[in-house]
Amino acid sequence: MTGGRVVRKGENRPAATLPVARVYVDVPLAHLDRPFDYLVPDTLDEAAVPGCRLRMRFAGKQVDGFLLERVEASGFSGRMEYIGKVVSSEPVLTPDLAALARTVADRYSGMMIDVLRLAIPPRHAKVEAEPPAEQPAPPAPPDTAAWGRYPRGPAFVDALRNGRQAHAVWQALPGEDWPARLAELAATAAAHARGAVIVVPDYRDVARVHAACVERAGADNVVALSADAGPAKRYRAWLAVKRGAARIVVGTRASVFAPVHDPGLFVVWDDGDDLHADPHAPYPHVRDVLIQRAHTSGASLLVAGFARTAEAQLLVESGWAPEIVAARDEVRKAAPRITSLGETDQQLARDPAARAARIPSVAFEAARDALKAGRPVLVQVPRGGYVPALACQQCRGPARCRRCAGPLGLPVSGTDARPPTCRWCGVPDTAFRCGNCGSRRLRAIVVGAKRTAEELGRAFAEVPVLGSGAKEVLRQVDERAALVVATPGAEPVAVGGYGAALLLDGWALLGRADLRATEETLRRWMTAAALVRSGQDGGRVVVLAESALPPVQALVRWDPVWHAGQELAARTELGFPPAVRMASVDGPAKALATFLDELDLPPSGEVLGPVPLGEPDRDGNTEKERALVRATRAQGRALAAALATAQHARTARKEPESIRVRLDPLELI
DNA sequence: GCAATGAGCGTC
DNA sequence: ACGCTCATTGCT
Repeated sequence: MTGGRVVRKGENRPAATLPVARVYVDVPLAHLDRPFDYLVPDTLDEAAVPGCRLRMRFAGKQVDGFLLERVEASGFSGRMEYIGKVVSSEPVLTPDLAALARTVADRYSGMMIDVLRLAIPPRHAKVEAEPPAEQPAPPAPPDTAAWGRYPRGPAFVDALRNGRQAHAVWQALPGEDWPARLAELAATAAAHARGAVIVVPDYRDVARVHAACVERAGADNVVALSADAGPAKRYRAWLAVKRGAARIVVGTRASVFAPVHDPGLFVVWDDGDDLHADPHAPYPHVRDVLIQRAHTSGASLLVAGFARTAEAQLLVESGWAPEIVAARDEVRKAAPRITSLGETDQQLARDPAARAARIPSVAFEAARDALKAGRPVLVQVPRGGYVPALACQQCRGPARCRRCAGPLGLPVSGTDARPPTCRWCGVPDTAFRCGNCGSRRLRAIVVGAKRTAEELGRAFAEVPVLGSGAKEVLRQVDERAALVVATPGAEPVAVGGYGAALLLDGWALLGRADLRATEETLRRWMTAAALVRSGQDGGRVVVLAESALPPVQALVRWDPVWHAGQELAARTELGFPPAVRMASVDGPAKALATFLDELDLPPSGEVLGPVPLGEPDRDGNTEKERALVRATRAQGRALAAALATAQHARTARKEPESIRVRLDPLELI
């Protein structure tokens, strides 16, 4: 009739140039974690820019996705689908971000689309339409003289100034104004037109560091990224960074992915805080992501805190990062006077009020003197909800399994007559013998310090008692006599510093059935003790824990480096992270067994367990189990790949149950 | 023996 | 939430 090819209404024609779009689709199936090719209709040729958000048909369904790149031809031999629509031409998936997300997904045996969900905030159309802010002028270089207190500090600052890449692990001096120090580094990078990302554990820290950065680099150059801001605010801040309008980003864990232009510096503060581990799949850790970004971008990296993690210690010992630490006499000048009190050497105070509070006299006197001087006193009490574990009756060290050195605990259900059992490999230990002191007796860990804090308040009835914890977190307290009772991580900063701190949660912290219990204990103690005035200025800290224990010694001497060295050596000997790469694998018993059976591990690979996962679910099922899988660090990639392959096989077979894989999980109970 | 209908499945 | 395959049903 009309002859030739008829273009019917609504029929698509491919774009004239680069008609193929490589697309990541948002589908939660492991075996589909790769790009798919679509045709770009000529009508969307302009709009379909690399990095934009899309919608299209996939297996009949409408799905969201990201356009990775436009190419000339596809290797796909089947019939390609056309892209449905371009949600927005804002190129949110930058090439750097795409590469990073792929790397992080592979590192954690997870899916790229899951990483993108963490990295790219939900779109807010109104915000996107707002006119972009102008790029501000770089700030003037800030005064960095305070870094002179640390022998290698000025060298790190110099590297930032000259655009050279530097890695470092920094242990801040007690009492250090660390937000100011980090802001100086960020402003130095920004002064040379480089970007900086500072990642801190929580929003209180974001506020402090943000203020310090604004002071040095001007409000235009700094952006705070915090998950608890509303969606509009969050997307506005993120877009400002992506469009190059702000050079310095301060934020919580999601800001590790912040798309800063020309990054010159990445910082993680207090890398031992478990808030740096994202609880969403694939469970990436801030420190690891920043190491990766520093590596690929050539930016400098600073891993910092008052305490030092075993992971940071490994960076130092492997030569990847030099350490920035003050000389011993500088530490002695800055640190408060710290006393430890074990159960054996606790003398109850003579004062009747103190005796009623069951407070040792040393602690009571330290608090009384500080209050008398008109200074606040910090009382650190345990948070609830610790898992009870077993310790050696004699040396109080955690009771460990003879086979795999996992923590021993009492089985949750059943009769009391059952022997202690390893929480990792499930082997019961009928004849416990402490590997440290040889004792055969065990004790259960008990928690009772919260009451002590309450009673302490009664002993000092004339001063106000301020609480800071899960319910309400205080940011700051004034320079006046007060008892500040706080749980770890919620300690307010005191103007001028606390006069004293009482650390009452030794047993609760050290007794946790967790690989990181001692490291975490020291970290929390140091974080609290760093808020106290120096010993020269009358500052005192009393910790209720046995002085022979390594973390107690490390606190008293203020030696986080020594403790991290001990910790890394112990983990190396036992075959735990970070000395090895480890993964936890959870799921219903049967599915888990099949998964482990199919797992094609690298040569060094080894499976521990599986063991029952303790708590029954709502329906009373206790079928879930957990296994630990480990391999040498050198075969870490192969381990992650093997786990991913096993997941692909499961999702491809449409197995109804899900298996959760976490690499280097923080908790290894 | 063969069309009409429905269930299951891959996924560009 | 599509369009393909394959099994089942129903009719001649």
